[in-house]
Order: sequence, then structure tokens, then C-alpha cells
Amino acid sequence: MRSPCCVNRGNNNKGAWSKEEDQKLIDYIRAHGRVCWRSLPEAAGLLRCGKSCRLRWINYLRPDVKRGRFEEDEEDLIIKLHALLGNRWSLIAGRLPGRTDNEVKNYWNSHLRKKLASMGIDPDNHRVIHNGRLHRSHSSGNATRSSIDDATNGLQNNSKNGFRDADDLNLDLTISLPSSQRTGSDHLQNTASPTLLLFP
DNA sequence: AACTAGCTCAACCGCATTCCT
DNA sequence: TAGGAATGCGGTTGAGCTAGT
Repeated sequence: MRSPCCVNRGNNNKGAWSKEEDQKLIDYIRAHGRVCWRSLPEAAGLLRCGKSCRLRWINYLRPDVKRGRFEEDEEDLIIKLHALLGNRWSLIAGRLPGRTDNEVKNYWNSHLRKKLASMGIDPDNHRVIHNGRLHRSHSSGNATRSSIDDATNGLQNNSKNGFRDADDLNLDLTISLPSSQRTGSDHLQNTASPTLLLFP
């Protein structure tokens, strides 16, 4: 098997980041840009592994990261995108400017799962439960580009109405490109606007 | 005031994927 | 083309906070 990406040197810090560590990371990235995460800690004078630095930067230190509670329209969008994409948090976060995958994932697990459950919707598969019967509202994990755009556009339209039952989206859900047909530049998980096949 | 249970979210871990030689 | 290195992703953990008793 592969060796772990971060060799534990024995003196690596773990746990919460201090202000000094944050500042070192910010200063280094401002001065040098995002270079090699693996070599960054040593170059920046941090006793952290590269993965830890990357996570800290992406989730909390990036200048464009949006902090604070989720708006109602953001909640609505997350629910719709989760119904379309499943637990592909980075893809979902890519549709929410300034939000990170970790933040969306945490918010889903701590708030939205309960919210859906209280509405009689299974948060895992987005099926609506009526009189003990399950009704599929979305095909979790399968999505068209237009479906995702529909959900994203709803950000402007639905905030007044709150969450609507997913059934009324009337979406046509179909599988995306297989991974073997993807290239590095259009890799589904790395783009805010994923490339997906449309099946009319 | 002290204790406990539940909740939130920052951070870690292991695996998958992509990149590079 | 193969294999190792680097990066990214999603699941999980646990420390700290808050509400309830």
C-alpha cells in the first residue's frame, strides 16, 4: 500500500490552529501563492502536515470564504442539490459562493437532516413518506446540468416561499459522464459548474 | 451553582483520483 | 504504460459550548 501523504515527524501539531499559525499560513500564501502543500509547512515554518494546511486555508483562511449562518435560500438550494447529487459536498458547495464543502456537510448533518425528517422526507433518499408509503421525489446521485442549474436559479426565486416539496421541481434526472470520459480540466468534482450530459 | 446531555463545527483520517516522471 | 507522489473528497471524531435539570 501507499505510504500516508503526511509523514508524521513526531513533532507535528494537531488540533485547533493558533492565531500565530494562521498568520504564518496566510503570510506564506500571500507571498508565494498556493504552491506545493506537502512542502508548504516546512517552508512556512509550520509544524503541521500539508493536508492540515490545505484544509485550514480552504475552509477558513481564504479571503473569499463566507462565514456565518446559512440563509433560507441557501438551505433550499442545498436540499435540492443534495437530492440531485447525493453526498457530493464539494459539488454542492461549488454552487454556493463562499461556502466550503466541510461547512455544507456539517450544516446538512446538524440542521438539514432534521429539518427534512420533521417534514416527513427521508433525508437520505429524499423520498416523501405519505401514509407509510414512500414516494420518490428525486433520484439521488443522478443529475443533468439543467437540473442543477434549475436548482441554482431557484436561489433567486424561492427565498420568499421557503422550501418547496422537491416534487414540484419536475426535474429530468439522468446520469453524468462516466469518470473514464472525463479529463483533468472538466473533472466533475473540481469545477463549480460541472460538465454533465443532457438526455432530453 | 453544579452537573449532564445534546449539539455544533473544526479538524483528522483513510481512500480515491489525478498528476508526473 | 506503470508506479509513486500529491491532492482532493467524504466520513468520522472530539473539544467546546449551551440548554436543561
